[in-house]
Amino acid sequence: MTRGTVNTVDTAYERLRDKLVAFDVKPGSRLNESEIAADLSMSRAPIREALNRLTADGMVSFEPGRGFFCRRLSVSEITDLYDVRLDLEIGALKTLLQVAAEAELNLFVEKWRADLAQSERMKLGDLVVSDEEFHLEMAALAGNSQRLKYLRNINDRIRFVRKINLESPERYGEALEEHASLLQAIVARDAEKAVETLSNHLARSTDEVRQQVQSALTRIYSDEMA
Amino acid sequence: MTRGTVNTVDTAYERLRDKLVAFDVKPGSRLNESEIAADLSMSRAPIREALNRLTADGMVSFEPGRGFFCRRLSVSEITDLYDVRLDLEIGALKTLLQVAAEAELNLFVEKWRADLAQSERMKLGDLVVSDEEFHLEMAALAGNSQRLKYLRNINDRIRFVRKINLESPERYGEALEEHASLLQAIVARDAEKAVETLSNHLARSTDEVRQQVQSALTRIYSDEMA
DNA sequence: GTCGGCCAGTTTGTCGACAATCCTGACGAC
DNA sequence: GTCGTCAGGATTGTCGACAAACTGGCCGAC
Repeated sequence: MTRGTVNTVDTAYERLRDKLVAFDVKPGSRLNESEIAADLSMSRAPIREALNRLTADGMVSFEPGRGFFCRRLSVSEITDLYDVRLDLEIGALKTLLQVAAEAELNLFVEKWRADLAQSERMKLGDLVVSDEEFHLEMAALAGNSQRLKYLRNINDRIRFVRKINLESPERYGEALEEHASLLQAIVARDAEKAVETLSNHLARSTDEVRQQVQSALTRIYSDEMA
Repeated sequence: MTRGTVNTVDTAYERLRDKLVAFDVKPGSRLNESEIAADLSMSRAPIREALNRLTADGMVSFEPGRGFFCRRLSVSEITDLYDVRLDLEIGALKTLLQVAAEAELNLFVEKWRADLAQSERMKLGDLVVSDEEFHLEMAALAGNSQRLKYLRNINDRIRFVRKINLESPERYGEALEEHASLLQAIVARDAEKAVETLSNHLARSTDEVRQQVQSALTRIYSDEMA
């Protein structure tokens, strides 16, 4: 078996996913299997297997007889995913306030308060990672691994847009403030307040994202046309 | 291309998924690619592609060098999925009460009240289908296709257990009553009551399922051992 | 000038082959 | 009796090949 320490289809899967998450390929464009295979120095078989996994992940679409296509960047898909994310995070938040141990919860709050304090010195890329980690770690406190998996999948699918959303400094400042009040509600174990804060936090992002995606769309297309 | 009217990998995907959903194969057992290929009269390539999709769906697990395995039936996975389902359905319920048109909503309520009326004459298999459709159609009224996709995936993964849960006639009677009060809260557009009813409905199922899965586990194993 | 059909090149769909790895069970040492 | 070892067979991982379908552009009819 021509296999090094790590599996070939996994390599293909990760490399492709990274490209698709970042929209390094033009949305809606066809993915040429042979080309990708040559790029990654492997045959088409593992590429196709990886693409099939990505199809189930919602990262590529598949048309029988025509092949695989980069997912399109659609406004409704993005806002739908934001809403689903809200559902899951609210569920996680309510649960963690009931089940998380006091110590665990305090640790979480302290860690992220410290993070907030020095976030002004962070680069944009790190800010997005930090924001995503904050939300994921919060959800992790609820102790439901399935919910985490779905959230991770959603994050992959909206990461590109999240980055755009946080590009504006004032939006990021707001987001940080919202995180701070969320942390406050969490230590106070005030479920109602926490859920409300989180809902507003995500609702605000969704609204802005809806507007921003449109301009991002045109930007991508003109970039790729060049 | 040796392809009839319909795509081969899709055929494999659907056939395999149906078997896995129903646990027609022993949980945790290895899936022999050649055997499946012979069964479905195709080569291993499309089988592997279908299996990769099912991996992303959470229907099979994959161990490099060892192959694909039927998902295990784990109590925590099932209860986690029930909780995620609750998150999503609550989100859908809250949304649909805000966005669904009066006429659409009345149509939905009427249809399912009629269904409830004649549910006593239904067979178990139909009851499960009907229950699942009720919840899916409700979620569909919220008009978020991504949420629907995730819900469908969850339903596939818990359908087997749902069937077991509804096997007891008294549980099914309860479930129907809960559907009835949910419908009532929906026509009244009483979000709080509706969410509470739905939460109790699913919480009750989850509790019972937790107990039932254990016995189901032993049943499956002894069946398959024979 | 426009529409439709045809043809060559490209890309996908599926297969069988072969090498690498894993599993089974038998055998022997202790 | 138990444990480690080691063939032999079974199974996966990857590849290249070839047939079927699709794509885009050319040409002629109208």
